[in-house]
Formats: sequence, structure tokens, C-alpha cells
Amino acid sequence: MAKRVGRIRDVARESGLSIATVSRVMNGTKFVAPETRERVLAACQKLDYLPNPAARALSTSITKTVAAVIPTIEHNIYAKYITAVEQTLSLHKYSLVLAISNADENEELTAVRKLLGMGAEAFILTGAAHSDELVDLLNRRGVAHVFASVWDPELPSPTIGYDNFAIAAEAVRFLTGKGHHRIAVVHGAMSESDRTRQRRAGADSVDLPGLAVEFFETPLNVAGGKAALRRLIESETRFTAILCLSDVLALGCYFAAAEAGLTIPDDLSVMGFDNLDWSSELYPALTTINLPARRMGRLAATHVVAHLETGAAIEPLLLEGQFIERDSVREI
Amino acid sequence: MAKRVGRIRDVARESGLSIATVSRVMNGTKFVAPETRERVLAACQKLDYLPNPAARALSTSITKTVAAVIPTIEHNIYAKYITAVEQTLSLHKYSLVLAISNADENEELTAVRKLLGMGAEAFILTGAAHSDELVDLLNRRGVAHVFASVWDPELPSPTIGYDNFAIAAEAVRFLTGKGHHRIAVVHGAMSESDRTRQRRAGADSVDLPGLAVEFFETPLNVAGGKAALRRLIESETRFTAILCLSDVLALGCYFAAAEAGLTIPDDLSVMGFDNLDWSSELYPALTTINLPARRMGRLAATHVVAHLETGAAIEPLLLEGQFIERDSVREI
DNA sequence: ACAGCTCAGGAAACCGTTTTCCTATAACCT
DNA sequence: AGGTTATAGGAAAACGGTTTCCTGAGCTGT
Repeated sequence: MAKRVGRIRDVARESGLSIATVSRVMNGTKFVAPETRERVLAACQKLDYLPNPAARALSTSITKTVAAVIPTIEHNIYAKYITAVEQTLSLHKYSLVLAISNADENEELTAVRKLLGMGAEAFILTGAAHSDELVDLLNRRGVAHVFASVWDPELPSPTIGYDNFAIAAEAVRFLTGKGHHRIAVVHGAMSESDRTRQRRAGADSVDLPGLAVEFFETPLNVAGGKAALRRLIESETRFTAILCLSDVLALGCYFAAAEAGLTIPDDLSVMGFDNLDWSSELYPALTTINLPARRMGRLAATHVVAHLETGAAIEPLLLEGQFIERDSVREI
Repeated sequence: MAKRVGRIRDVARESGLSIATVSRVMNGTKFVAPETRERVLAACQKLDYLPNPAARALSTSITKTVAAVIPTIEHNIYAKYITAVEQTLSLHKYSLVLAISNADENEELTAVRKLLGMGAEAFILTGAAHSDELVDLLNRRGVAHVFASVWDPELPSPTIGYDNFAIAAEAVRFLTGKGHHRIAVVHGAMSESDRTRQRRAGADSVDLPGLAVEFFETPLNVAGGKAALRRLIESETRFTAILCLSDVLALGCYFAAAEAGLTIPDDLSVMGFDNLDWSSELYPALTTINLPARRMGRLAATHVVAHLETGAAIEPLLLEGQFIERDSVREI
């Protein structure tokens, strides 16, 4: 359906110059007399000319395209991060090709194959758990990639993200510091996210006398948070604090607590993870850990672009989580 | 940094055949003797060959790429819709290039230029308000496009979406049917969305004796919803119902109502718009209007692909909103 | 006045596919 | 057996740019 569109030779003919000159004007690669330049530009304007990207890519093997694969964008933390990636790439005149893997390694592999076959020059992947074949494929072809949302300097591929293990451990210690010793940790499906696994392991790693930490796995959404709270109310242990490994789950806990007639933080302290926009608007305002998702996206994109343009290696980058103490955790 | 990668002629040499044959095997365009086919496949395997997308695109002028431009993905309704677009395109072996416009016509135009220069074969745009130059550009180049999230059969470009005006009007009528005659309509920035403008106009179009509808513009997030509720409590009019033109605003209203000691729906009825996942989890469960965002994404993608593959025209498509009556609106 | 430079701009090779012809061989028919 | 027809596979021409050479004109310096 696409109309026959102006090609470089039409511009050359129109301006009475050679295609070489036109190309040089388009790319500014070499000095061209100002008057000649004007003629070319005028012709481009007139013919509504836009260089054919495929031809250009074939000739230069530069596509200015970066791919990102992400488990979902429906969780706000990913949306923030991807938005930052897109904005940053855009700034550097790169385009973002997005694939959604539904947290499935096979879908991810398929997506990467497709994106590779589309000309993506680099990949931003989420998490550190990927099929061997995927990493292999990327390495064999020498395609740059970063794992975002995780930080693990031991990995052969560069990672830009948080130390999920350490932050979760710190969160538990924070709660014990407030006098909580029976803590429920509510988290999403372990099978869907290595970061959840890391956080859970981190929470589990804290070893203090008298400390009891129990885990509740639940779907990663508000309904899941509600269900988890109901379950843990019915459990034998009388928890004094809940650590939700995502603010979304914390929101569910708030709702379920209201329904159960429990007051936060008097009857139960709740702590979140992510610091989503609305977490400060809850009543009581949610104590949580800010993950700089936007900054992470920006950094991942910046480093990938720098690598593509200058060949600079992509170094692992640790981003700090930041404790935001508000009103949902009380000292006991 | 990209490694020198196997090309078709390497495969041809390796298998002792011509590049034409290799190409035919790769594309299955013509019968090739099974045994020959095997030889080619083996060589591909061995050399880890993947056709160069730029060369292919240049030769066929097919990029299998569709672009979507969206104001934000941080609002869940857009995330759902884009997810569906991506999944559907993926199914048809297309890739999604995503650009985020921040609801700014200039950014949008810049993005479209970039995407066009990247080889996007079609565009899925959001809303019907775009700079003239953008539409012009697309038309001059004969690039297919759809406007999603709106429905307006009068427009020269096909639209797939809802009749925002009608749905909002219906929502007001729904509330009056419940006996509400002083209704506050809370909505996001008019300047950022033609759909908001349409909805507001729709709500404003209802003309019944004794009906008073007032509008409250506020940032489109939870904090905005809270702020709006505070404002309308202080207004002179004693509203009995609030129509939030997005569930996110409704959530803010819930929070602010709790803080103000108002009970929903006894003191105040609240109605949402969007039917986000968690709206059923609120207490009281939110009465809202389901917008089939996922279905819209799927349809937009399907039609665009059909157009690209068969040349079928893209017809305007009206999707119905669906009233979900729950517990946040009471009869008075 | 002429060698030596600089510099604008052109010719043509090249990027890696697809696809159109075209040829050679095998199969089929009478 | 000889002519006709399929059919597998090859040679080469696109596709639309970029880039490497190269040429010729205009300066500069002595």
C-alpha cells in the first residue's frame, strides 16, 4: 500500500547533482558548498524525501534500534523503567523495540530471535534468569546486552539494578529494629521472577534469635495481596508486621485489613517495596523502599548507547534502594 | 562490536549450492529437493546463520514492523492496551516499536518521523488529536495508520475505540437514574487528552431538569483524585455523587473520603471509569465502566496486520463500554 | 608561470538479500 | 527413440543507500 516514495536518485536528478553529494548532505559527512547544500535540501523538501532505512542499514550496518524484553508492563514499576528507557533512547535518536515475555523463558527466547532478525543492535533484558540458549545466542552473535533490575557483578553479562537480596534482608532488619519478631513476607510467584526469589532468599537470610519469618506466595496484584493477608490472619502465628515485596501487594493488604477490622499500624505494621506513586497517598502513608526504576532505565539505555557508539564496555552498576519511612510501621 | 556474522554466501559455499537456493530454502518460496534442503539447513545450523534483516527489507520492502505511539504507559489502561498490541503483533511475527509522546503533539510528530525513518510499515496512534503535519506526513507517504481509543467514523483516518462522549453521557444518566442530581465530574488534564475532552463534553451534554453537573480538573493520578475530592467537599454544592473519568481518580477519592470521615456510598456515591484490575477489590467495590482495552489493542493490531498482508481497508470499529455495577453508588 | 595543494563533487564498488530469467537434467508421452 | 514438459538449481539484476577512490578546478607560493 505504501506509495512509491522519493529515492536518493530522484533527489539527485531534481537537484542536478550526484547521489554521492545528496548522501553527504543528508549525513553531513563531508564538506559540501553551502549553495550546493541548499539545492539538495530544497530538492529533498520538494520530493518529501526520507532515506530508506533498510538501504542505509544494509550499507552501514547501523539500525539505531535497541530491544527491550520485559515480563509485563502492566506492573507500574516496569512501566516506569521502560518509559525511562524509551525516553533516553529517543534522546539519542534510537528506537525502542519492545517485547513482552510474560515471564516465560521460552517466549523470551522466541522474542529475542525475532528481534535479532529485525536488526536490534543491543538488548536490555529484565532479571538475570534467562535460558542458556538465549545468552549463548547473544554471545555468539556478539550482540551487546544488559540485564536490568538485578545486580550481580559475578555474572558474565553486565547487570544494572538493585541488590534485591541485600535490600530485602535490610528490610527485615529494619522491622526487627522496630521490635517486630514475627514477620510475614508476602511475595509474588517465585516461578515468575528471579528477583522475587532473591528477595525472598534475602529476607530468609536474616538470622536473629527469636525471629520468625514466614513466607506467603500469592499472585502479584491487589487481589493477591488481599488473599495473602486473609491467609496470614488465619495462620497460627500472630504476626506483628508484614513485609510486602511489592507495593501492589501492600495495597491489597490495606484493603483486606480494613475489611477484617484491623488498623494499620496499630494492629499490624505493613511495609512495601517499590515506592509507587500512590504509596504516599495511602492512609496511613506506606513505609516502603524506593527502587529508582526510572533512573535504572535511564542508566541502562545510556550505557547501551555509549557502548554502541564508542565501544565502551558496559560495567555492572549497583543502584541503592532507599528506605522511605512513613506511617505504616510502628515501633513495638 | 557485533561479530562478523555468517552471510548467505557462506551458507551457499558451505553447502556447495547457490545463494538463490539458500534463499529459497530460508523462505520456502519454491520447491527445493528435500535432500538439498537438508544440506542447506545443516549449513545454516553450522554457521549459525540468520538472514540480514536490512538486506531482506531492502529487497522486499517489508520490515514486519508496526509502530505505536502512546501518551504514557504508566497509566494501566494504556499498558493493557499496548500489551495486547504487542502480543497480537508477535503472533503474526511482527515487531512493535514503541514511542511515548507524553501527550505532546510535537513530541509525537518527532517520534513518528523517527519511526518512519526506521521503517515502520504502519502506525497505531492514540486518540484523534494529532498535529496536521503528522497526518499529512502519513498520508503523503501512504503509510497505514489507525487511531485507537476513540471512535469517530467521520474522520478520514480509521478509528478503533470507544465513543467516549456517549459513554460519559450514559454514566451521568445512570447516576441520575439512581436519584443523583448534584454530580461532580472529576477528570484529568483536558490539554493532555482529547478523550478526556470528549468525555467531559459527553457528561456536559446531559440536560435534565434539576440536574447540576460540575467539573473538577485535576492531575490524572491518585494524589489528583484526593485533591479533587477535597476541593469538591469544600465547594458550595452538596454533591451526592462523583463521577471519576478514571478509576485512578476514584481511588484517590476513596482515600480522601476516608480521611474526611465520609463513607462511600452512604455519604457520597463514587463511580469510576476504566475498570482496572483492582477496582473490584476496593471497599466498597467500585461501580465503574469497563473499557475493553485489551480487546481494542488486539483488534487494532489484527486489522493493521490484515491491511498490511492483504490490503484490506481498515474500517472504523466501535467498542462498547460496559457498566459494572458494584457497591459504590447507592440509590437515593 | 608552474608545481603542489586543497577541496567540491562524481563514478562506481559494495552492503546481503530476493527474485527473475534461464539452463540442464529427468520424466513422460506417443 | 525423439520430442515435450516439469522441475531443480544457478547467474545476475535489482533494492537504495554509503563510501572509497578519483578528477578537475581554483589557490598558493616561489
